Amino acid sequence: MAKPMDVKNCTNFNLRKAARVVTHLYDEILKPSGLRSTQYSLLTVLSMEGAETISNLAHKLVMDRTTLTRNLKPLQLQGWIKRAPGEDRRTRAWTITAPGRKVLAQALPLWQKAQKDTVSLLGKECWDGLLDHLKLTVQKVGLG
Amino acid sequence: MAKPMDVKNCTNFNLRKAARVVTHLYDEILKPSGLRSTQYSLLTVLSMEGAETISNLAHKLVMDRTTLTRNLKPLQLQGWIKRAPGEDRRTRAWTITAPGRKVLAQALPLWQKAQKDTVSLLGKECWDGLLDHLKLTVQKVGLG
DNA sequence: TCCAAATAGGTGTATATACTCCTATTAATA
DNA sequence: TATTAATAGGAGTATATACACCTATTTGGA
Repeated sequence: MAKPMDVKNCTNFNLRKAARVVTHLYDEILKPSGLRSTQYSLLTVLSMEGAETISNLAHKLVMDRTTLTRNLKPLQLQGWIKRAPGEDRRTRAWTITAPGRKVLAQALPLWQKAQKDTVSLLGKECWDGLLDHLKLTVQKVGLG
Repeated sequence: MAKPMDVKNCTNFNLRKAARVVTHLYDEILKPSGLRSTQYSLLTVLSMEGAETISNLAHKLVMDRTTLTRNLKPLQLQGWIKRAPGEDRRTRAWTITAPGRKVLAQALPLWQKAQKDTVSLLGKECWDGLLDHLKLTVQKVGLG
């Protein structure tokens, strides 16, 4: 029964704080793989889709196009993804490489551990609730 | 009843995505004040406490000490906060300035609107649930 | 007293995020 | 067809985040 106008109940502040805390946990566990948590997400999406344009990816990830440009760069430098000409002469098609799939395979059990640890810390019910609320937030706030 | 091992249920990914979406909403509404949402939070905390050291602030905000060093810089350059010698010769005491309080006063109704809009978009019940889950997450994951 | 450990803080570096402005290319239209 | 719209993408800039490593100061113990 939080009062919206108390600063300690700032939606954004609490979201960012929680993101800091959880990102720290995931990054720590993922560290042996050489992947940051955001990079793990990007690689995973690229491994599931075929070739993707930056704009498509940005839309799927609800992320700014130019953010993605910067985020893909370290992955490209590591040789985990590569850029090819797209159907259009405007577009580029990004795909995961064999080394990319390899590093992702190595990171998978670590990510699973991070996920499992989080569920353990929160309790299954609370974790389910958190996920539901986050997804709802993206849905309802994301298009506004 | 989400399955933890599906990538679309990655706690961190969903948290960061929601943070992006909500930060965008808050920043957009706060824009006329000249404050970003994170800066609004920092200024508010400084306006409520007296003089604070960086380490104290970092602990309260669950934020890395060095992150705070960088985050305070633009506020200092604008003259909204100032640094004074602390009790120790090691420490510095950060305080909000009169212009800082002024910009904060101007930002307050905007922040309130952002807060109100978010509650409207999510519905009161869902918003309450979100806040609860975020706070619980910081509590339970934050010390791990 | 003197030195090691703890505390407070900053810099260098790297990633994450996104806005504004820019070019290139395609599609739509007068 | 020539011009304009829309689309795809990048660069410059600024903030947000935090790790590793560094200096300065204080404190505790031998």
